[in-house]
Amino acid sequence: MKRAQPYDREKALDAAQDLFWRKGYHATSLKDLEAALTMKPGSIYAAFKSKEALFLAGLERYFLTSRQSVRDQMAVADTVLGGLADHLRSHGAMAGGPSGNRACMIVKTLLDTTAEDGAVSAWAHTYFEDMRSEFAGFFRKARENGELPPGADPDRLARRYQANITALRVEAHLGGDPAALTDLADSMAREVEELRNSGGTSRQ
Amino acid sequence: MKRAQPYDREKALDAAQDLFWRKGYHATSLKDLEAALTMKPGSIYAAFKSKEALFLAGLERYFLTSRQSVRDQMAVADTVLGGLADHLRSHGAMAGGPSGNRACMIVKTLLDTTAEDGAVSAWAHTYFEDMRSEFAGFFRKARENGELPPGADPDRLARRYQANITALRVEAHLGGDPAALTDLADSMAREVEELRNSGGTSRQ
DNA sequence: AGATTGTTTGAGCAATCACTCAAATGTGAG
DNA sequence: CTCACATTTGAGTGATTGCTCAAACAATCT
Repeated sequence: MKRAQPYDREKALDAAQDLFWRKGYHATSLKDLEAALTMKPGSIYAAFKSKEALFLAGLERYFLTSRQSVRDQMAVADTVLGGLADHLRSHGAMAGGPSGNRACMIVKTLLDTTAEDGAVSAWAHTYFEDMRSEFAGFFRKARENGELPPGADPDRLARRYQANITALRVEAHLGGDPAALTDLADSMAREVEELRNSGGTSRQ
Repeated sequence: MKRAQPYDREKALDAAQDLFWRKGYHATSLKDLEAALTMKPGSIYAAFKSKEALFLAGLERYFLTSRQSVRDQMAVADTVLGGLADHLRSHGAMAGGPSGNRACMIVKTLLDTTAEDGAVSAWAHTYFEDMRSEFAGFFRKARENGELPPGADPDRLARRYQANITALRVEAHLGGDPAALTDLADSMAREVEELRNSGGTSRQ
């Protein structure tokens, strides 16, 4: 039988994800991690093979959590477009919260990384595109629902939608006036809602 | 009389800016800089006090160039909103160019940095907000011109405009299909142009 | 040419980096 | 309790970090 592990793997991963999210991959040192996980280097390497592997585990966690959060929110939405609009608004409302003033970890990683960084860069790309597919799926559903005109392009709308979220989170990172962020999110949300009203002649 | 300097300060700054822009502050080492500037550590420190100071010089250069580029483009524009729209389109058209697949250096720095990074973070904030003021000035001019309704809020429009540029440059960083980027830029540009048509009853 | 002045050099500094491993520790089985 | 074994420990690895400085060098003076 396996012996109980004296350290809490989930807690450690949580702490690692949070630290990496805050400081970024390159700026986070093993000393920082030792402090955050309250583990000695040997334990860290026994539990998670390397700094890179630990980062990737944290990034995957972040991605899965983010995607689940959208899915949950969409599951309770009255309409697809309404759900997507509300998702934007909830990003705007995060200001002030515990991780409300942080840009998306995936985007942070993308910008902090070149092809030379190998797996880290590659996975960030993958997750970013997976999120885009997720959004595209919702827009496709909206088109099938009749919420969008038949000529609407889900991929294009998803790209635009994701761009808005990215920009919103960057703005949140700056930590300015929460009201301005809410306002920005709302203007993006209204844009999504108004896609419904653009008749079949729309360019979208 | 001052003796001619055996190294070209402008060229060195150019190389430093380019390298920092590409790899980011934390991921760039002095060894990288030595190679890029073809200068030995001693010379680098004699010419530019420190890695941080060199980075700040590069960032300032980037900011001044960017701002000048907007001003130049606006100076030859027929209308203010048209100029702003074209500026977005020219960002979209950069894909494939020498620095076409790079996010904005200021945004990269913002996301790569926390308050612990001191001056680097602070200056990135300053430049980012200076650019926003620049945009706000143009929107204000458009309002005075009658291109925008009297009730339009230049600061809000500027924030939205800057958010779009940020997102556009992040998308460019991913290096996907250039046509998709052009398309995204165009949809943002049309949004700006259509501000002109929204009558005095608009919420904007 | 020789003296003077300021620049470039690059070996090398202490500190830190990501990481390792033999020894100490704690747990469950017999 | 004793043994067997998995896990944790933390001092220590070589490499790299940002950075320094005495010495070599080059350009302009008298």
